[in-house]
Amino acid sequence: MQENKPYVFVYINYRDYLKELVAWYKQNRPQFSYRFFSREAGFKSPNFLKLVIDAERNLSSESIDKFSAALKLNKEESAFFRALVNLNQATTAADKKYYSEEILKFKKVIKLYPLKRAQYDYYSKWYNITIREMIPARGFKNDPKWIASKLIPPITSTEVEKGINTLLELEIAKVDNKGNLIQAESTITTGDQVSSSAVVQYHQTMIKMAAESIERFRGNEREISSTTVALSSEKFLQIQQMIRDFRKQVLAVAEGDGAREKIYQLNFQLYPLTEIIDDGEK
DNA sequence: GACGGAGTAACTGGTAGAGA
DNA sequence: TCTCTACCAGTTACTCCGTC
Repeated sequence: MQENKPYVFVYINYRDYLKELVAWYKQNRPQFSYRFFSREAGFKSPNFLKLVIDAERNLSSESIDKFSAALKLNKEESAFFRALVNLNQATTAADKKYYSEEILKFKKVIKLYPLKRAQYDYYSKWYNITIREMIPARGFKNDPKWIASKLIPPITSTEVEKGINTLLELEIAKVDNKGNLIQAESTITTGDQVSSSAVVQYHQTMIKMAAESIERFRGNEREISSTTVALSSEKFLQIQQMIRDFRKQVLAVAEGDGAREKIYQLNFQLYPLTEIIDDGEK
């Protein structure tokens, strides 16, 4: 017999939670079945739970309540379960951002995953990554006011302070015995939907800033170009690989640059402008 | 083989969006 | 504003399987 019933706050995907809960119930309560759950929850459909677990159905607002009641979740667990369902079923970046932030407010989540907030902040605020890249640059000063004055567009010194705290919390920067801020080697996981939502925000911000850079900088200070081409699926994959290889080359060049005068942002975007044109019809 | 419980495929009805 | 269409949450009806 498995000891602990799956704990909702541990999960970042409600379908995984339901799947493991079903496994637990089947092991611990012989009378449990999808049909049994439907009766408990007030659904006429005997397999509704399975359809939800298999991602063939989403949960409506009303069915979230029915599920919470059947699962005997308390008030806080029900609220978290609702936020989780909303996050997992969100279709727009704005909704994902909203529900990610909702999830990060739960005390149980903060206690279980103390670094989750910092991970989210690291990617959702563009300047955190920039500040980390500034650290090894020649002439860098561990002074929030000075750092704020160097960033384009400018941010406040309070935001810089928060950013540095995030880097320290995640141990991707540290203070040496002389009081200097130095880069540290550490990895940040981005696999779950909360962190992924922050990464999406990061990409959106950087693409937006690229658009703003056209007016913000003179032509000799930036490099902006774009090309529209017709491609087969095969050639698309080839170009995708070329971009990945080029990105590695850029990182290698940057790695070997001892001067590091400025921090630059290099974006790559390759995306379709049409559906498949030749669908086989004449 | 009758019965009941399990899972699943096919169906229904409501709704939102697109186009006339 | 009306009609058509597509999508999706939830239902119905079917088959399968174990038990008596």
